[in-house]
Amino acid sequence: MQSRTPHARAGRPRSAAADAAILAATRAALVELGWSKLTLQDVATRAGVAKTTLYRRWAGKNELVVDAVAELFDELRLPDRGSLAADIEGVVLQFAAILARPEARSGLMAVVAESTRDAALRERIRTSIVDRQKRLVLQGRERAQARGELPGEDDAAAAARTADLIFDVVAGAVVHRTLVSAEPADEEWVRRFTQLLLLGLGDAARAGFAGTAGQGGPDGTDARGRDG
Amino acid sequence: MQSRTPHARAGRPRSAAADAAILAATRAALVELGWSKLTLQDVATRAGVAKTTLYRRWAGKNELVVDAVAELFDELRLPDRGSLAADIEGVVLQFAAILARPEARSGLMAVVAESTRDAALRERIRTSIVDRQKRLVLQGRERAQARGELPGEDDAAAAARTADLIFDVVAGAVVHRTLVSAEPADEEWVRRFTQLLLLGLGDAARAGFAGTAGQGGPDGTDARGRDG
Amino acid sequence: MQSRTPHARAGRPRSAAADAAILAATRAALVELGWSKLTLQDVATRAGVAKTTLYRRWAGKNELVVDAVAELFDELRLPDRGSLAADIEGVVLQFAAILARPEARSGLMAVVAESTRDAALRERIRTSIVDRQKRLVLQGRERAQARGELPGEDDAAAAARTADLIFDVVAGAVVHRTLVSAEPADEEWVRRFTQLLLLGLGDAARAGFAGTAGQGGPDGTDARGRDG
Amino acid sequence: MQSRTPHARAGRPRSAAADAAILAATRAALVELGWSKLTLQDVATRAGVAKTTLYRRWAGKNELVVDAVAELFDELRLPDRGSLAADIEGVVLQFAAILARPEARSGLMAVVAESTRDAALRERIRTSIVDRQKRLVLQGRERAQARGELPGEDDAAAAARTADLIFDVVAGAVVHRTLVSAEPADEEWVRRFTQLLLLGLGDAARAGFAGTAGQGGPDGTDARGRDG
DNA sequence: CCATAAGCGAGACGGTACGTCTGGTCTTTCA
DNA sequence: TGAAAGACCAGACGTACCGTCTCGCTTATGG
Repeated sequence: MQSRTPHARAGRPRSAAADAAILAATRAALVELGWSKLTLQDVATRAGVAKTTLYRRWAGKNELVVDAVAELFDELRLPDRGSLAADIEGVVLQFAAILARPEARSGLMAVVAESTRDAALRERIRTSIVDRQKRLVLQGRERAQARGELPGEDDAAAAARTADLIFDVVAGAVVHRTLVSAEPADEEWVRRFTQLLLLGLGDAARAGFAGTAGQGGPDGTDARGRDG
Repeated sequence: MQSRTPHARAGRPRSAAADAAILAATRAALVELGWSKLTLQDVATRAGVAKTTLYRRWAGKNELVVDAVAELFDELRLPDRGSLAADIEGVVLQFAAILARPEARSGLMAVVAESTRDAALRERIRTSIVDRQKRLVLQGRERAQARGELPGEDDAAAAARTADLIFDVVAGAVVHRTLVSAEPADEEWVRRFTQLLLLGLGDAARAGFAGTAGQGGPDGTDARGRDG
Repeated sequence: MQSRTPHARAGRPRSAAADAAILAATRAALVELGWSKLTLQDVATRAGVAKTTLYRRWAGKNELVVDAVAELFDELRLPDRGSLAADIEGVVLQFAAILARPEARSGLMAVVAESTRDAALRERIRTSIVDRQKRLVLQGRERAQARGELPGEDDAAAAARTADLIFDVVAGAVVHRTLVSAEPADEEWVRRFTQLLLLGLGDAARAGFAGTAGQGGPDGTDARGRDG
Repeated sequence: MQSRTPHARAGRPRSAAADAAILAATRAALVELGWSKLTLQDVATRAGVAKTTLYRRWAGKNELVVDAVAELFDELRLPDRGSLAADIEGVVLQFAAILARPEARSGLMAVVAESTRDAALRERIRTSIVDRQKRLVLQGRERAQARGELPGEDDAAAAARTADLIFDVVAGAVVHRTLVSAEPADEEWVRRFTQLLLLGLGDAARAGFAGTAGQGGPDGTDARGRDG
């Protein structure tokens, strides 16, 4: 957009370093103070920047924190552990680890809370966080289809809807477990959740939600085919 | 609570009507202003009460809102629609309807956000909201077991863990869908979600997540028994 | 006005001590910082008061400083030194001494400057400062008339106009000397100014503006002894 | 000053037009906004100039306004109306007319206020405004002496002191009347002031401060007819 | 005739005060 | 003696201006 003109706009250009420093300072302040006690003056001071600079780039606390938190989730990677079940467990554990960090806990929920009254913020969350991380679901499905664990998709629209659904179920379950129920999403819980997700309520119930058994357990969709 | 003692304490008794008026005023203010712009002064004014009275009964904004929001979820009922799938769909739609109301949206997420830095608030949320609504899961399971849709439970501890897991998955999915992804949890989505929950990823995928097809579709765990 | 109702208004009454503390703090801050660097937060801190309290009572910096400065001039007294000339010299020296204090210098001129764009402030200055100090002129004239140094007045309106004129001439001369010309209004200057005021340009010139001569000099209008 | 060297310094020379535009813009901004709301950015914009250019030539708001205001007083002229009294009345009316202009009102008092804490500014005011206008007093005295209205001066130092005194009395009275007392220095006031200045308090009182009487009145020192 | 040097418009920068608002507490008077 | 009213201290909010700085460009003189 700004590079269309052959020569840069007049005036002193914005400091590129400042942006990174501010986002890092925001996360640091979130860790120490939490959302409600976080002040923009404090963020500015930590970043070695004037409050004005901060307001020049973000409209307020909400927008700033969305960007700061969004970066946290960019480190999520879908590991290739050989089976869909193991892949899911891997990425869910990563997600749980991020949500165990205070800056993610306070920040994410706070901006979601604010977004209930602010469509622009809602859009920003969707763009910066939700849509960006849906790649994990798509990637996981492709890999599972390549392995033959999941059937191919004919209807692209339906496939997209399904990816959305799975994303909400997975992300929602982990968030609710860790933040609302306020219990840890530890390995055992992740294993049982994955089994439920893959097998469904009835089969998972019959399989005993074999979470405590550390013996390797179900290895994916095939785990169910026990009586085939 | 304060009226349990047989003889009232000396002095003017607290107005019983005030509590209800305050909680109602809190919800009304949440609707209009959202969490961050809600002030206790405003709530007090709406309730026709002095700010002092408010602080005499609640420690602060957070506690007040937890109580105001908790009441909203008490109206949830598990309908008896003849099958586990239909029961789930019914209660999930009710839950989605509550989350569509602005006072629930703003209030719930806000107190959850605050609770990330406040153990007492976390406990209050768990007591007033989470544990109180888990009854729905237990009730649903009992009913499904009575119908023969789900097997009986031997291990009480494991059964409790499973109930918790299901609660997090259901509540988490709906919350994430409506508040984070910011998409409506409409009938079609609820149908597809229920199918995923009951059948699991693999089978649901094979069944085509028949959400748009209004043909009644799978009716619970037996829907899967395709090759029995 | 507020005492017309038999019982005071509900709520906590304003602290009487705060007003005095704030005005004193304002003068102290004017001494140290001058008008332009004076901040209301600083005044509040010095007075041991919150900024809110300050804004509850004054609309802004200007109004506050008018009141703080006005008090300074209330200490002016017309000494009885036996002759009109000596009385004038006495009060002018007092006025010069006040204008030598930094809080008076900065404060007075600053609010006058602001008042050029603000009719309300102009009125406040007139009420709090100008009209309040005109008493000195009236008192001096009465005394001089009693002594026979000045003729009695028939026309009350004309007498008032004359008092205004004399006030502007005296106050204006001292202010201009000390603040605009930035020279001290010392005893010698005051003596020469008084002579000019009493004798007028022509006679004073002939009398040689006997300022340096410390011999007691003219003792009033008769000093000119024009018809001796 | 910089043109003393035969060849100008290297580099692009400063725009001569800019200075005039800036001073004019400053006066315009003073008229519209007054001192306290006047911003250098605004002046720069009005003058079609960058803020940098402005700071390259003046140290700050104060210095700029002194220069802008000083120019206003340069238009003062001592008219030759035939008598000292009439000459004084003429120049005082001109001075009052200038002080009736908002840029002069706000600007002059504001820089005087600032100068109370800033010796350099005080010096600048003295040089640019006070000393420059004292010419009027000297000129008036010369003319009066030529006419025989005032005696000649033997002592040059005393004469200078007297000129200073008269300047402070005249300028101070007009400034105080218009800005502090906030009353117009109209023709009637100017006539009465001139009479006071020439005759002194006692004689002027006896002469009745014949301001309202439009009969031509006193025409100078002779008006008193002291030797009749 | 092009290099050097200063001036120029634009606008971001670190600071800082503004005046407002809210949170909680404390002190009155009324019922 | 509790409740309503409202003043109190504390401190964050978002805005505005200050005076400085960095840009890329322009306009002079001077080698």
